Amino acid sequence: MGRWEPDAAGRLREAAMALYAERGFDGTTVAEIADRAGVTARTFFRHFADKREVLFAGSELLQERMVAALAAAPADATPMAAITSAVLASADFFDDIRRDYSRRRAAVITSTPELLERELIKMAKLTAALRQGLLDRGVPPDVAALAAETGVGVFRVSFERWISAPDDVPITDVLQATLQNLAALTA
Amino acid sequence: MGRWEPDAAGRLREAAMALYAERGFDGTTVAEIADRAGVTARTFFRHFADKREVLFAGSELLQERMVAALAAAPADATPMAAITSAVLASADFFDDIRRDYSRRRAAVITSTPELLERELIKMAKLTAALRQGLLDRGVPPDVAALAAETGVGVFRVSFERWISAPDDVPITDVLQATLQNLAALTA
DNA sequence: GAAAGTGATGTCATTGACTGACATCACCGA
DNA sequence: TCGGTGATGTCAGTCAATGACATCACTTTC
Repeated sequence: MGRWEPDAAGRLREAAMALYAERGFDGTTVAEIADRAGVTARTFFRHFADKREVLFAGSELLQERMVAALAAAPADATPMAAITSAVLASADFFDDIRRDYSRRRAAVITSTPELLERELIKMAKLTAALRQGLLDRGVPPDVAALAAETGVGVFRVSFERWISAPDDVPITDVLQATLQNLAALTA
Repeated sequence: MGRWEPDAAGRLREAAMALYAERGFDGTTVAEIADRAGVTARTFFRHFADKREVLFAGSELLQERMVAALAAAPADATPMAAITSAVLASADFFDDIRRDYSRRRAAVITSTPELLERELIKMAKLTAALRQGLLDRGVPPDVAALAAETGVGVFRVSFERWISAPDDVPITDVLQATLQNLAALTA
């Protein structure tokens, strides 16, 4: 066994979620989170840039996967088909184990302006990354921007529906349903 | 003359912009801003909720005007026509006097993540307000959401172009050009 | 016209987010 | 065995943000 328990970042994430859900974001201090995770506040800030970031730490990974799926789409796929595969790739992230976590996380975020701000910028970054991914595929700028915007829109709507759906509904189903709605709208 | 110089909020705004532009957002303390404005830091927080808000005060007024223009559109105007008048109403806000201020402000915001977050949430609020305004006009929910999103998009693109345009180009012209581009796109 | 508000500000004290500098010590590779 | 290396602790400090209370020109009221 090492000198310290492993996965300090993971423990900090769980501790933060539990405390934010219990006492609210403002009612929780970093020192309390660190305490519960068995580390010091200084260590918290070595793992997360600030008190908000602890709830958004996996979002770069989600973005990377979606961008990877975008790049992996066949070269002759239409922009919409490529974006679709990126959107569907997001499902890998939200297995059933994470649904409960996602629910509590969403509840905290929507009730805390500071966290809403952070969420918006994460979505903006995701949009920018997808747009760049489309540009790399040779999609014209205007189409790329619109498709990226649309893809993130689909993801957001789907995610929101998924966390309020019954437990036996997989996120993949919701994503596909939303994509079909979109197709129907623009048909 | 009163006990204190009038318009403390205005002085704080100007002081903040000058210092943010000169030393950057992080390199400026609230105490310094207050000092330059001839008040104390405590007074700064009586006028602005936090250090970021000093750059965004006034955005509620912009929102109010756009929503008012939306409501003032003829009852039989199409959703797009109503949104168009709301977008054009934003021009009242950005007379030529404000162009320079807007430029410096935009430079500071785009180079400061914390301020970008705040800007995103202001735009989100504007979008929500316009959507509600459309709903109040009896526009169907789906159309309202899309039209609001589009209207804010036009505003953003136009604003960005305006601040990088020559000094003799009025924002109204840019707004109208962008609206025409949009019409051409969807034609 | 004196007394009693009122409102914007100052002063003081405190909490808590965040940072820099330096120490510690299990582990790992030469 | 020994000198890194990396994750953590410790400590001191800055600064954003807030609450409690004081001040005092100006206004209202009787």
